[in-house]
Amino acid sequence: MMSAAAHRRLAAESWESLLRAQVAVMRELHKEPIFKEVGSREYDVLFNLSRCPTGWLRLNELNDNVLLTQPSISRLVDRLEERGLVRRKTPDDDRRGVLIGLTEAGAALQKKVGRAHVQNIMHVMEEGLTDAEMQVLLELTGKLRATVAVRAATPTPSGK
Amino acid sequence: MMSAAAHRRLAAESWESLLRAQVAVMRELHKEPIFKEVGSREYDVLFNLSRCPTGWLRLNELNDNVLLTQPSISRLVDRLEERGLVRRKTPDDDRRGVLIGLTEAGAALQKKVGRAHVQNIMHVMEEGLTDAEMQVLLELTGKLRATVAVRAATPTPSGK
DNA sequence: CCAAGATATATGCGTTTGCATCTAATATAC
DNA sequence: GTATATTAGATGCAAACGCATATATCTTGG
Repeated sequence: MMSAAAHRRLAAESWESLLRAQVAVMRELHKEPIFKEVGSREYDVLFNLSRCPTGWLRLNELNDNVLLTQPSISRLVDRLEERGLVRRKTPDDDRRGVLIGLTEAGAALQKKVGRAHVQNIMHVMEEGLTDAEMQVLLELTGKLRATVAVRAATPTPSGK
Repeated sequence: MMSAAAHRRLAAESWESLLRAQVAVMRELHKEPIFKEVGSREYDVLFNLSRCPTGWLRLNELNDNVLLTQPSISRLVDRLEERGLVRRKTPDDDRRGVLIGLTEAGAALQKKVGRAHVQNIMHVMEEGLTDAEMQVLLELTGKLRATVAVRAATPTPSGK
């Protein structure tokens, strides 16, 4: 059993380590010349669209995965639309909403950037961690994300 | 032994999971009303300054930990300076550089925000992970960060 | 069925960010 | 020791961002 203070410290330190690792890797990945064509957030939107079964995502679904406010995503999508990389369409069942989907050009660009990017991710990750470690990291971050998602969805999941 | 394709996929997925977990937790933490007083990046600078032995950090050292460009940090520091939270001073040994340090008001604000923030971090983290899991996460992200730092510092550490 | 509230996205506007570039100071080459 | 290259920050300016709020649609209670 751990003291309350030690528990608190562990939580804070593990979060900070996660944050700094993300910053370090992100900065390294962002050096790729491929990101001159699309900003990393813009790529992230293209990526999310490429990885969804129907090919269409609601604006608010995009918003869950990208660390931007709703208005910023709306305008990011505007810019992608102007460049002919994505399209908007209104869903039949809820005409308040918008569905965003890749155009052919958008899908092609995503694939092109994605290939280079994945290659780079692999170099960075494999330099730091073994396959087994990556597997553990994947599980732990997945678990963390899942519980946070639940927390965010409910008013007061546990006490507070 | 893992196939090359599976290895690549594992690397990409573990990185993505890390990224999304960071986004999810960050968004949750950012809801705290305490961040009305200082933006989370501004707090991050105050935090980094509070956690360094000498009390002074170079601008480029801050830049290593915060995901902003050098000009942006320079201006972020401008704003903090105008608010009386940090001070600039020129180091004797290298008069190109700048040292940034907390003022008393800055240190006080950091402590105040920090307390609430750590409390919140603890709630979020402990809901998702056990102490043992946090420990593992801390180690893996630390290892990852360390190797990326080396990679960033050297021209071509391994092949590429 | 209608009014009141909630939800999904868009838009006005001031602030912050990044890119390119500038200045000042140090390190290197000759 | 002087010229050249390099490094550390600062600054002009256009693009991107967040906050507050507007608009349109859906949902709910009566």
